[in-house]
Amino acid sequence: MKYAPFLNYIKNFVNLNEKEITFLRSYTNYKKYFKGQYIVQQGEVCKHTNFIISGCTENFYMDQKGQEHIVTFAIENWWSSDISSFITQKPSDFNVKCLEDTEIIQFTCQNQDEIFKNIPKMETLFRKLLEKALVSSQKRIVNNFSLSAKEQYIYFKNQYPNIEQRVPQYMVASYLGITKEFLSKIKAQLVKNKS
Amino acid sequence: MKYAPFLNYIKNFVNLNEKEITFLRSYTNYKKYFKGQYIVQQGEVCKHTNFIISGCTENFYMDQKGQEHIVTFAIENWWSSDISSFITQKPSDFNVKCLEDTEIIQFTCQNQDEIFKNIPKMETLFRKLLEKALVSSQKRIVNNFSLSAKEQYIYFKNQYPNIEQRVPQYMVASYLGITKEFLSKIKAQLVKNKS
DNA sequence: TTGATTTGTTAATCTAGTTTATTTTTTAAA
DNA sequence: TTTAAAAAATAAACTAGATTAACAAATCAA
Repeated sequence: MKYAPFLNYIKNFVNLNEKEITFLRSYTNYKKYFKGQYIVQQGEVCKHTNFIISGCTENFYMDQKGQEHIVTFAIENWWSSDISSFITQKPSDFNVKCLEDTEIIQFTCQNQDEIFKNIPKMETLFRKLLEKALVSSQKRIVNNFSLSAKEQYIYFKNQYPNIEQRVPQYMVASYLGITKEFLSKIKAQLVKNKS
Repeated sequence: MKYAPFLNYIKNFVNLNEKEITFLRSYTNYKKYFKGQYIVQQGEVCKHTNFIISGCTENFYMDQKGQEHIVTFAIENWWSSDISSFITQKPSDFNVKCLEDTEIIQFTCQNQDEIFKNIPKMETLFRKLLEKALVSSQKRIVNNFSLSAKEQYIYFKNQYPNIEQRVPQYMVASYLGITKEFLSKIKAQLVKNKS
């Protein structure tokens, strides 16, 4: 029963009755991607909001200078999409790519509206999720202001202890906004200071 | 009638009937601050969400190294508070300070819940505002990744053409995450290249 | 109208992080 | 098990932006 992890996640925040669960299931759908596949592609409209049941994704974009930058990683029990494109239904500036085989539950913009209309608790849940997402986005800006690259790397490791082992190091560097060479240097420094 | 700008703002997004407007008014209140006063102080709980009717505020914090960083400015028709502290009701990491005499409409966390319970349209509005805020916060992270300080300054001027004239230049530098000396250099370069 | 405080400029020196290039290690395919 | 490809490490030269310091304007209080 592939929906279980999704419903369990929801249960952490709100209690849904049988009817609501049935409704929710009929307005969402399950999808499986393989490693390397794209869930969203830069230039195309992001049609779905995606909840990750298993796997790992990266959200990245290519800038004018042709360089790729990873904006976020997402793993089990996280949401992954390009909100900007999703809410405006305009072409996305980002790619969402699977770094592992990935199973998701997804719903469209119209279905989201239907869900919120029929289950207001779900809109409250999403409002709260957005609040948290905004807080952590602001936190990242703040860290960017006041932490050195080394400090930001340590912060990243503490905050997302599960991710570093699952993705290559050069992607962590990209997420931190530094070069892979410099991250390598930082790690060498940290190893030296520990012993 | 001090509430007018607030109600006009709301009207751009949702239509409220007389009863709802009365309700909204009774669950919000008007406040006036003078230039230099703090609406929120670092270390204290942010008790209100604030809507600015007139004036200008800065949202800033002091880091461990004793340096101040401006996270956002806010002017007429913007919201200003520390969401993190507001939703958790824990001490704030930020200050909100008036850069001009400033009039606001504000409401507490409990009142917000009441408003959302009684006027679900308002929760929808806030969900959408949060979506937009998240998008622009992510945009800032993205700009940080891929733009030079000069490019970020130009972007800031285009996006917030009204703010630069209202705040001293060293505050713009702080918002951009650069030193006032470097911003001065950037401006000198821009002037040179134009002629 | 003057002095004091706040804001902005310029220039020299310094540093965190980049770039480029080469080498080593790990992973994965055949 | 070998080989190719991907990922990581190292090191030298380089640059965007910081720091320091000295000075110039602008604003403001009295």
